[in-house]
Amino acid sequence: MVTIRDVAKASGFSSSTVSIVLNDAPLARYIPPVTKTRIQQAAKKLGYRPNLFARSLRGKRNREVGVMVFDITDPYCTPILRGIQNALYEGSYLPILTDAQNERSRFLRYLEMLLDRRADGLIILANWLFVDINLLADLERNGVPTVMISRELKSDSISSVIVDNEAGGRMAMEHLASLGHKKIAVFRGPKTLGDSSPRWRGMKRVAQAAGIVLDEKLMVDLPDSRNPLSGFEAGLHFTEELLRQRKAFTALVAFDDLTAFGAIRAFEKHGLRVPADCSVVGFDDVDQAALYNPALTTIRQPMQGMGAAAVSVLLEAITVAQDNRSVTAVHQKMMPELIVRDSTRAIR
Amino acid sequence: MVTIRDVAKASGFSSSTVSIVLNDAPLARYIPPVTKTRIQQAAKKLGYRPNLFARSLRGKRNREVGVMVFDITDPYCTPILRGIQNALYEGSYLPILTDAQNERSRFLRYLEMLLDRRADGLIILANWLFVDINLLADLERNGVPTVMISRELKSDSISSVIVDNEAGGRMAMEHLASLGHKKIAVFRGPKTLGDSSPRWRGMKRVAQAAGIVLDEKLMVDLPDSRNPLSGFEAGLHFTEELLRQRKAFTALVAFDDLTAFGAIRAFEKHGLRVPADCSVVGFDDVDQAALYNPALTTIRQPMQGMGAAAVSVLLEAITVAQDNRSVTAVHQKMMPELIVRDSTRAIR
DNA sequence: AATGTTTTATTAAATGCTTTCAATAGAAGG
DNA sequence: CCTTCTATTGAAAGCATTTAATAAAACATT
Repeated sequence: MVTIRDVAKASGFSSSTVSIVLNDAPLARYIPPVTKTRIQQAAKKLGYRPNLFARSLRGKRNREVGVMVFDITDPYCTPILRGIQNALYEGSYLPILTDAQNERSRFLRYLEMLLDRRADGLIILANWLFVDINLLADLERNGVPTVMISRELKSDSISSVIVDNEAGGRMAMEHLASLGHKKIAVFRGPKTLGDSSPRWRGMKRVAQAAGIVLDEKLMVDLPDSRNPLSGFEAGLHFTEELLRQRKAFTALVAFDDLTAFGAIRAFEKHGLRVPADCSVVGFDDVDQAALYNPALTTIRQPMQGMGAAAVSVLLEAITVAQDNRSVTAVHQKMMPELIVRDSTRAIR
Repeated sequence: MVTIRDVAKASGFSSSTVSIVLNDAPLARYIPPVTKTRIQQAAKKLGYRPNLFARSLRGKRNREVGVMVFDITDPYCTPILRGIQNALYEGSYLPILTDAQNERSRFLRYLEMLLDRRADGLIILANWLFVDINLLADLERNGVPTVMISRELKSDSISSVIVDNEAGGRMAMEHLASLGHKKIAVFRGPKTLGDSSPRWRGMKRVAQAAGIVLDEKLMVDLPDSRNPLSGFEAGLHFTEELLRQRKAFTALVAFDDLTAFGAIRAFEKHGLRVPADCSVVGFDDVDQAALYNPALTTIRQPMQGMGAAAVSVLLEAITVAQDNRSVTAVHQKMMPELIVRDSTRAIR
């Protein structure tokens, strides 16, 4: 391994000078161009690459951020990861990915590992459950700049990036209303999930304004579950329940895309067609929504954008923290978008 | 930050002793239990966590491995990542995830970054294109233990973990044969992809043995593409082509699940039903295959298993390399599995 | 021309923290 | 009295960055 000393020797200057030149430190202003080029050439010729351990040891930062996912299997994660990745790349940061697999103990273990490694910052993709007070306190205590995606926070030390769930709820309901649907079933998310109630609120408002009466018998609260794919099971199960009840409805708003897929499966199973017999709206617009059969009408979360936003908030916080200025959390809410595909249709 | 010196001071021993005790180094054998407990207690009380930069600087290794994905958007990646993650966790390693987004330049840049960071090893998920000779040479040169997933390799410095594609091809064809299908269309993968030809070989063999004549007019070679989701587009497009030709067939083997989804969409579009009018078999068993409408019959790659296998090969190579023994590459081939769901049915 | 001040150019040494080797000293054993 | 263990430690090594210091050159002042 070629060290800075080797470059120093080869160029005929001291390692201090080499460091100053190669990092373009403030003192570099006093160093004449001849010296600079000579040093740069020597470094290049030897193929010098600074030892990042040594550098980090001295300078503190790391240029690594921890990305903590609760369940990488959730298709919702992928585009967000892409967004994070991409934005970090621009800033020459590298992500350390940890997948808690919905186990609290794993999450905590990983948190410890990341803190040990002095990650410069943390991005937490809280798409699923168990982000509670204790855990938040743990996070606040450690003093590392942190951004949480997909969970609304009021904390003034941890930033957050979320989608405007209420707007999403409105969009879904508006779309169905505009297609003339009156008898609409709704799968509300689990109560423990922060997303659930604002989405529902948005829907209720629009329904009311449009004079649609939401029959309580057609409203379903999905149960908690740790497994993201279980959204599918839930959608399947509760749709069948609804069909068994023989309560008529012409449209269904599912809590998310997976639930919508499950619902569609249930209809098919009972010989009903989507959208001919019932329209279905999802939420998220995971990659598979466009490929599903039928292609799913859904409310798109700007997932890549959310990932990128989280990174930009985080990098800002990191630089602020580096300067020892106090960090103030930022809470960002992003607009969803209605994506109309083939799973909804006007009532005939 | 509390350093080893603080612990030394607090416990009344030198930092050497502290280090020896806390790491349970060979010399710890001479240290009496009293001392040990005293040091451990001091460390615990102060909340001492060793500075990993300093440690890595001294000891070389890092306990980080680079995981290089060509396109994280590919649903094929997710379960493999899960497997990798999980296995690394057991070994207390952390993965640095890089997503090349199918751009060669990004891949190379990331490779550089990972080498700079002295990652202990590299896992490359070569699910898509452009792993060519030059790139392999680049990888061999750097001297870091490396495992490649999903690309057959003969190299004796880079290990590989792949699925037995030929067996997979056989399974797909056997399944259709057993259901009585005779007129079978096949979407072969792009020629540049290593997976394509063994799968095709497997199918051909079985077809021949079963006395099925594979009509060349029903064989399609998918074009190259950098975008994994484009498998869907390709499946859609070429199925429509086939339908337009009006050449009868009762079953279709798609190159992978996405292609199968596209094919199913095409059938639906033309008013044909799967499996009633045509059976469809996929390959991979991505998470969505079970959720698709209809649920997809497919050849499962043991993706989590492959990820785990790659890690175990890698960790072995890392320890060998650490001991300065020469590393010999391992090439592992794993068995796929036929998963029968609702997209295939016996010919009536 | 002599003196003082700034600017330019470079470096020695300190710092960050841990691990390991060689060394020391006392105790036990032969 | 000589070895061998046991118990502990000082110092070195690993590598880059930064501060304070030095020295020379340039400039200004009287």
